[in-house]
Amino acid sequence: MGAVNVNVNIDRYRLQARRFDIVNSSRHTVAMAAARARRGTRHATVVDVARIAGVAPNTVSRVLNNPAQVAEATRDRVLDAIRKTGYVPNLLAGGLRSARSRLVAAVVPTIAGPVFLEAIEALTDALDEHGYQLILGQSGYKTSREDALLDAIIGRRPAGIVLTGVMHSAEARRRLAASGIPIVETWDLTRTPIDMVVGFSHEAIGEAVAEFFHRRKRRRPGVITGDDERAARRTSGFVRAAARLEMKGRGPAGTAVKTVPAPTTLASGRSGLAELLAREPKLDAVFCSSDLLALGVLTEAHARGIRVPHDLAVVGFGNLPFSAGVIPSLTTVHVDGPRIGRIAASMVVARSEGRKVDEPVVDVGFSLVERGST
Amino acid sequence: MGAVNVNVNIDRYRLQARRFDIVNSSRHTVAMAAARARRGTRHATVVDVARIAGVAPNTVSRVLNNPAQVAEATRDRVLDAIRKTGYVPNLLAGGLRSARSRLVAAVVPTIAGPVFLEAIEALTDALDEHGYQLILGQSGYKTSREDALLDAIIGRRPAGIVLTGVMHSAEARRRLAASGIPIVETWDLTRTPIDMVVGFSHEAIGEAVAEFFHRRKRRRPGVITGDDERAARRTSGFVRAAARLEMKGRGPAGTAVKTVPAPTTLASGRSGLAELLAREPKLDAVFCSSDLLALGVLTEAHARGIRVPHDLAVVGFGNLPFSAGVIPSLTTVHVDGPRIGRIAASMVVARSEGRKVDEPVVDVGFSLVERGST
DNA sequence: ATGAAAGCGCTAACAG
DNA sequence: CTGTTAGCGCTTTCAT
Repeated sequence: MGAVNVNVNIDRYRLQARRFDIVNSSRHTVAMAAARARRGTRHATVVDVARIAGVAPNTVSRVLNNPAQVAEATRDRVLDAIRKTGYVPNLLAGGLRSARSRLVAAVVPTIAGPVFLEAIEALTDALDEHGYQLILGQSGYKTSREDALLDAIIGRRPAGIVLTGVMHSAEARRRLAASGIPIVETWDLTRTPIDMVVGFSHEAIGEAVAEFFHRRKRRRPGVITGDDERAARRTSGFVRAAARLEMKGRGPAGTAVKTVPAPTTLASGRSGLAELLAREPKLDAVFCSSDLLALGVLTEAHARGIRVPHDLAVVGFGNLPFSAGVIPSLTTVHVDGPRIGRIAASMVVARSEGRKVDEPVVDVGFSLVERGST
Repeated sequence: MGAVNVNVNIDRYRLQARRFDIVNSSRHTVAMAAARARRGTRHATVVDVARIAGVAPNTVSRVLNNPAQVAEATRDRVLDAIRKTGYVPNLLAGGLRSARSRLVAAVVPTIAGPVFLEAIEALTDALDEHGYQLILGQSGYKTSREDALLDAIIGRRPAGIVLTGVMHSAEARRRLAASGIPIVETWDLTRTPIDMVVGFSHEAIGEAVAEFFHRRKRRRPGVITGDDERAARRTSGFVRAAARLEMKGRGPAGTAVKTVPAPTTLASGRSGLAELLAREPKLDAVFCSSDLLALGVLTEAHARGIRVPHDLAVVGFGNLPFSAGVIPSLTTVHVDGPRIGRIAASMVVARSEGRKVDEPVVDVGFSLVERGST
């Protein structure tokens, strides 16, 4: 192996190459080969490509990262060499040297909830278009892991971090802010953003649904809500508006609210309606914190012979794939998840490339999709 | 700068704690500070920690990666210094040097389909427990991007790649095999694995459902299937078994099959049933390639006054959150996604740590969950 | 337009 | 148990 390299090197890379091999032809080469064998791979490096193309290693780098500044003939030779060697740049090395990892971390409570999916999907795609990859972290609703997760993320020196409704601990927020890494908080409009925000107002959604019910002459509303912070804020927006409008489920005391554990299920929607009806037999409207809960309400209503929407109006949240198709079709609050993902991506990429983000707080709003259930 | 470096190198670490500040008070520090300022952050490094703890940099590394081999007193001093500095190891650098990135890439067609979610979630969690992170790639059903995606992934030198039903092109498969990176193919049991496999037989599922219908005295079955390879294999397993059992939807020609575009929706389930009924009015059983399609069938049947299960038996695939709760509850094929994720994680981690994987092909099987719709 | 040199931050290998 | 040395593979900087 040493000999072969010497030949190639002498031609191409002049003295340096020769020196290199002389120095390395003994123990060093052996060690390298051993190391490669040990880890089972033998990736071509920028040096291999450079040698074959007869250029300096950094010229290879230029061809890849700044093709315009390389003469066409040289470029072609390098690209050819890349093809011949099957060279795939080691992004760890590049990221280390350039301090630009082209990695973006997304943190979600859990990926298994259908809500964030479209946003994550769009985020991944949009990042991909800019040559960035997504690393996924699950905070798993447990604060204990947040700190370890944060280390794992910051350790990768990502170009940005996209948060979806997590990072509760003040300590975590402090560390994020201190890290200097661009942060995008999503799915919410906090008054105290760490950095950038793209989301919508959960309170406003609750209010909008209450007003909607009110316009529809519903006067005894209830809420079935998953036990999470954002859902709670939609609920409180709803309850406040309902009080203002003098709607009264469960008498003057206010809206009947049933909280069920997250993640929400169809089953808890069914039992939730049962409980609400026990407390307020004249219930005529229900706002659910997820479409799955709403489907449960629809199901339970059907089982009890309660007519929707005649006896009971139902509104969900999320506009899931099944929501338009069920009978009756489900009125629900729609949020443009993909748009959130795309905006978050563009924010991070802009920052990462040194551009300024002119709108660091974006409200994407929401829409109430009226269907058969109201 | 040359001079400064010489000094630093000569001293290196013996006198370093004492001398460091003197040496660096000149241009070196300025340059570093400038570099840090340029990239907007100022992460502490192993050298900073070492200086404060009065040890060599690699001792810091040992404390983090191999605490047992460091004396307790030293360890405590180092941990203290880490706390003081807020040091978070740069995993790009560590990964580069050790050739162990602790990164695993997962490739899915799209994350937005609910099917793979639980597996990805479990995979992420299981990897996390071993100090690995997940990077997510979406092949987006388009082969064109596969190659670019592959470069992006291989470039990160991941400890493993987990594939879920993708990588069609022979070229991509060849490159993966050549990369020497541990590969786990999931959700399927291919006869020509690239490396490791954890999945189940789609043909066997089709057969099992056909046999199930047959035992239930259904004789005119139909299939509504999404337009993807795996679903097609479930369908062909079903059709073959149905033929063997002499069931005949649409007369002797065989099972009535309606293919709908992926991703499947409730709406295409509804229209699918309509079309199947037009072709085979005596249809008495339908196997759907997803629970969403099955929900559409249930919905359409309800709209037409077709009684399920009396007139029509319905079986789905996926056992989604709503499937147990709808009326009638949905009989469906259940696959243990989290288990697939966990096994894939353990395979990759084992390989990455040089251990042998004793069972490189795992069939996790499936179960037919019988509910009200049959 | 291209090359030479240096070094990102870490850890492997060896020495003691 | 701890320190010294070297270098992972790339890109930046400076020189030409």
